[in-house]
Amino acid sequence: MPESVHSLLHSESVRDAVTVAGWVRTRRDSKEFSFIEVNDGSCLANLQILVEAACQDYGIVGTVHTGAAIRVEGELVASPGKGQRWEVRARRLQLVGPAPEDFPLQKKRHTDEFLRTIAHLRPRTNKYGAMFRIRARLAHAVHEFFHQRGFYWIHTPIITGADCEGAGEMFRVTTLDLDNIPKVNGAVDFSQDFFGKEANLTVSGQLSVETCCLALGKVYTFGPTFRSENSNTSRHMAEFWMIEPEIAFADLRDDMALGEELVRHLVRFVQQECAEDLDLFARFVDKDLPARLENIASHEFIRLSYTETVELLQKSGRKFEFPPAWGHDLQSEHERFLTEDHFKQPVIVYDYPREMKAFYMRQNDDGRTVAAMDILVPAIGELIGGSQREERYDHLERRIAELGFDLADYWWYLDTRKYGTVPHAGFGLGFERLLMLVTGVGNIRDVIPFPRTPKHLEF
RNA sequence: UCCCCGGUAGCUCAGUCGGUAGAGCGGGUGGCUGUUAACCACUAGGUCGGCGGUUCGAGCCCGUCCCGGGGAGCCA
Repeated sequence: MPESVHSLLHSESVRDAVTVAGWVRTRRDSKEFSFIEVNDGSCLANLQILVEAACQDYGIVGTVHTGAAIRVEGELVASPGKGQRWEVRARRLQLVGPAPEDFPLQKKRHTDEFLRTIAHLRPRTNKYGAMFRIRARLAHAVHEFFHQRGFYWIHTPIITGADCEGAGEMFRVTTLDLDNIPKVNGAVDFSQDFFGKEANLTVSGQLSVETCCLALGKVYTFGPTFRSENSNTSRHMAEFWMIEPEIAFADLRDDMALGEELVRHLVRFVQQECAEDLDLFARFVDKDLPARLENIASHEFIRLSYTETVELLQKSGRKFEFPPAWGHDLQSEHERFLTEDHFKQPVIVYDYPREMKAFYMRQNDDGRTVAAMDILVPAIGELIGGSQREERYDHLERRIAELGFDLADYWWYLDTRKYGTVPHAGFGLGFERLLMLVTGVGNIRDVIPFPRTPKHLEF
């Protein structure tokens, strides 16, 4: 196996015999020798290869174009040139996989729009390589965060038979022959489908993970989530990854504290552990990124009740397209005003009107609000949505009935309140939105290798 | 789904008043230098998103469709 570029660049000394393999980023020819910069994805930096005329494979240098895969054997030596400490003087150069002249990635800046059309090649760019390294390390840090605090990772189902998750449009899962759908009295006969009933992709693991919360105490899910909303924005996808912790014997205050601790911990993690890749985003994507991350990591989030928020917006003197009013959703322009203009940092809004929120959220004593909370962040808006859950059987049952849902569909969920119910709370954090926050990337389609959005399933 | 903007070489873009296609990068050839998005010269490369219309003449004006982007709603 070849040694990684990362490892070679961090070598303590010269090395007599090393092997490195990767993809060519650029080549510079002189009359008697060539420089090849190779990147193997192990880090942002390239390794410079010197191929001299004396090298027995010098003859193939001309076939080594940008994008080609090569394997090099040689010695690691101190580089006399500027810009790098080490370089490899090649003894052998092998063209593992050539890249013809129509290789789409040039040694110049490409637009994100173009790179989206070649999602199979964009990981080979500096920016997307950095993004996917950060993504992987951040995902690991999420698990680490929870593990250190005694949480258990629960694998909630991807396929759900419950239409009671209540968080948006769902993708149907079926093995029925769509050209010949079995029907009874004009309606689809799902008894003949694979599961014998309607099945969908999950829109949230929350209801499932609550059952484990009320057994293991502190739990979370972290996995793919699906929404078939026809959303065409820079911060929505049909398939995304969501982190959903759920804590027992806890209220909304505990929930907000956990959300804030998680976000600030992960921001700090990226600052400290992904510095080289993060610097690329600070230089080429968002100049204000370092200051914004430091601001998030080092300051407590603002907490404001929904009622206080509406009053603040109304008294702000700001002319909004949609005037804020109690009982109406906060608009994007309202959220941006709070996080970007007024407070200039994340804001937690809590205790929303019950009509705006889901059935499972705990009703407050005022009779008109529920113990819900959203964490809003600059540039992105809602990063976290959560609540204390309604743990009182009669309240929950009444709310389900009020909304016209069928109580029978919720039998197992209600059972958790019938037997040993306890106050508990949780939230959902959009992993891709977190990546947007920590990298400054403005479009959610650029923080995941293969984005799924309406009318886009190319790769 | 609604509103706005855009589609010109492999990529990034320019193209004036409607007058018949340009640059840089990338590719090829040659030169030169321990080079750093190397540099210099030469060269190849185009159904101007598709279709229809107006005009003597359309990359440019009109209609329509397709595709892309931004904003809004829904939310994570």
